[in-house]
Amino acid sequence: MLKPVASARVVDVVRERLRGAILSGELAPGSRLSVPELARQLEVSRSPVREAVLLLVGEGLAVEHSRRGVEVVNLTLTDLLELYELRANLDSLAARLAAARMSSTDLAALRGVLDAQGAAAIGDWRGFRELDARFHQIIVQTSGNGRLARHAELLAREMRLAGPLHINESWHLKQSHEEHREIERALRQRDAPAAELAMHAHLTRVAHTVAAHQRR
Amino acid sequence: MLKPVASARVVDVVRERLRGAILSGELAPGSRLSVPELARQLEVSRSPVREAVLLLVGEGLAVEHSRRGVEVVNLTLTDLLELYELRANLDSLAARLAAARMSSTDLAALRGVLDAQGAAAIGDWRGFRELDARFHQIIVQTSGNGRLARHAELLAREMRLAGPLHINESWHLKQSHEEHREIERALRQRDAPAAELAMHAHLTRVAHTVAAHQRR
DNA sequence: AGATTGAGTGTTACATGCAACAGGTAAAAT
DNA sequence: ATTTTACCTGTTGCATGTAACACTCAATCT
Repeated sequence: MLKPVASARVVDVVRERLRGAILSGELAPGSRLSVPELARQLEVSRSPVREAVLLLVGEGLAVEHSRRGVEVVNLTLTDLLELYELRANLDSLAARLAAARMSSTDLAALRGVLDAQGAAAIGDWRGFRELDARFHQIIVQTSGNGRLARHAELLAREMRLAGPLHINESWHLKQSHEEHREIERALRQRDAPAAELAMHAHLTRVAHTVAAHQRR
Repeated sequence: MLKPVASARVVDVVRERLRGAILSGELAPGSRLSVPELARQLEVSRSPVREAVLLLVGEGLAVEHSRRGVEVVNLTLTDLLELYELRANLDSLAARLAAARMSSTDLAALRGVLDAQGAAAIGDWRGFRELDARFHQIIVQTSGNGRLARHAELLAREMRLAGPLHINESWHLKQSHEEHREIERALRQRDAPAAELAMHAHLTRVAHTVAAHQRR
């Protein structure tokens, strides 16, 4: 059996590329996304670039100023707290649902992520965040509610735009890691209310910490 | 002082027009959205139509089959229940937040909608649903969390695609109306937990009723 | 009959052309 | 000196051209 080849569409490649550039900071918040300019750099025509840029707007990674172009969103602290408030609810719902549906494979995957996170936790906050994203992703994917997963992941990606507002000090990462462990424990024991509560508490605590940290 | 004129872009007009056509059933679930065909009918070029169609996909009103076009989504009962599950959480969060932030103007607006709903509730389920949407909209708008409002409204619109799955019998509308009254009461008394609970119970009850009604 | 081929139709996906527009800058006018 | 005007540059928004592709259905083959 051969796999279908189905060459990727240019628009998909461009979208992926731009997303990566935005999330990695290569395209900083506030940068203008000029379609002709990007088309030149990526060496494709303007059509797929235009589409990709509009899709990014739909994902919340960029904002459109009618007739005056699109730019990478620049999140304020208020925006970030809004996002945490939403995610606290969506992710805790996901945790509750996931508690009843997690297969042993899912649980093993979660465990793997947490172990890797425990090992990386020393000073590599970049890797730590990557694993953090994976942890939350596994849970929302397992919730069984596809729309919940989609919206939660959109929010998670959007949050990554607030780079400088996050806290990378090790005491905070350590704390997050321990809360992740607690969530995993509740999931493993199929204790839906506990998982929901732990997830909600986790994200709320992070939000408060971020807010307090910024008010310095 | 003159207001700015800022003529609407074609893409916006087309998007609005297509959204209306989809939500009203003029473009039935499952219909193919052929860009050249729509462009002919709307008498504009294909570019703005293509963009508008893609935006509708982003809104969840249509699905894209790579290289094989876009069609209006056809929601299954499972989809609808997924949507209710999500909205139960988002809207109840909104209700909790709104309880603390509602101005007397907001409360009056809510009251107006409910009174109109009480009067229309006899047999006009179309008008009833319109007012139902307005009721929920006011609450999510008042929550103060813009993203919450955006996502909740996307979900609410998506739900309207499940036309035939809904229940239009008067006992059900009456029940919903009473639950709305209860939510409004909690909001008026600024009782956040009660508002949250009432909203959650309301949407969960509707979901259960719909599920039971379909299983006949 | 049932599978295969191939023409024909319509579409998507990408490329490109271009008018209208926004923003900047420098010269001209007050 | 400050406002006005004119010009220039680059972009957006819409229009259109077209190759590759997907689908249908009738003709052909096994």
